[in-house]
Amino acid sequence: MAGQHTLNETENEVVSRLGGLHLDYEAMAVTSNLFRAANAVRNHLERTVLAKSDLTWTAFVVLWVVWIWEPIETRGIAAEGGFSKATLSGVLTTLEGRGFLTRERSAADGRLVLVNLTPAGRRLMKKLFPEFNQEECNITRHITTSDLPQAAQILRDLIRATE
Amino acid sequence: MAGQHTLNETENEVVSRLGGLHLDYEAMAVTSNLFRAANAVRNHLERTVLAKSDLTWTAFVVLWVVWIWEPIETRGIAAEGGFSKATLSGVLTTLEGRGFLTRERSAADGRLVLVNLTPAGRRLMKKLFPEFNQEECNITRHITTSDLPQAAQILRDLIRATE
DNA sequence: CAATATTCGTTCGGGCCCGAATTATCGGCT
DNA sequence: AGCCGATAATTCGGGCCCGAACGAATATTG
Repeated sequence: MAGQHTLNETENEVVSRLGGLHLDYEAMAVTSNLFRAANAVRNHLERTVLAKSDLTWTAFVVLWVVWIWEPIETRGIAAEGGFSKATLSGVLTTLEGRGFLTRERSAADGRLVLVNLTPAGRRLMKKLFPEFNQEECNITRHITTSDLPQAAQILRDLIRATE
Repeated sequence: MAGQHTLNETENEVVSRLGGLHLDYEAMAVTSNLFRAANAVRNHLERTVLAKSDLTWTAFVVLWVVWIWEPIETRGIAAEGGFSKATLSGVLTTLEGRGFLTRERSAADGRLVLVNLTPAGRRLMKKLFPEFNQEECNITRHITTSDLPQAAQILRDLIRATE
């Protein structure tokens, strides 16, 4: 939310609108920056690495999860990727149509659907993931190395706080 | 991406798939957790605070930005909120239809559109924002207080890294 | 002052996103 | 065996999301 204006400018405006109501500005700063950071990183990676393969962020995450855990059930992909099964169904259809993965009903339990990468899907990930990680590197390089593990830990704390 | 499996399990799987290729797992952990955290916090706030007013996250951000800066141009809202003008156009139409804000062409520059809250929009934010901030508080409470400013700073570093 | 370039908001097309309803299957219980 | 509650995945409806293309208005340049 704190975009072209500084956080102080925003805070001053908020104070003037709410007339001294008690608010936690540090909490505001954390959630606000959390979203701006996530969106900024996502858009950056989509443009620099994913665009050339015409993949969205979510499609890439799905491919990555399947690549690591195949064969994996639909519910597992959704849990691992952090989106709903409804969302996943559509993305799977897209990726299946492009020939990157396959759906197959489980013989052991007729309710389950098992997902696997095709050879083309594996080739794509083998090429794409190192590039993706290199760019992740470039982005996080701006954080002091000693702070990196703490950054990951703080983010994990936030995840746990919503459970 | 690191969902029900631990990061170590995931890392082991990645190593076995890539056969010793050099990867930066700390960078992976940061971006992965960044997204899981952002989505978790967003979904949590949408369910606990925003759902009762039938507002999406983005709609709330738009109302918040307009509330603080009105009158504000369309391009300003998009920059401040961190989404594209194309996205904003649709959200503005939704919120205008619900009577929370108004669009008005600028007299000084015929290309600009100025956005203002309606009284109903201001009433909504005056009620909703303190509840929203309280929940932000509950979430960030799990971070050691002394780490809060550093958390915000690390996130700002990530934002800057993509510019 | 007219031709040109830039800036702004919107629209369009395709894809993601979720909750709720739906269909199919499984497991337990009688 | 037959029912019944639980569980899986999909579909559906409405909304968000972006880049590209568009048209209107302004700014710039010769």
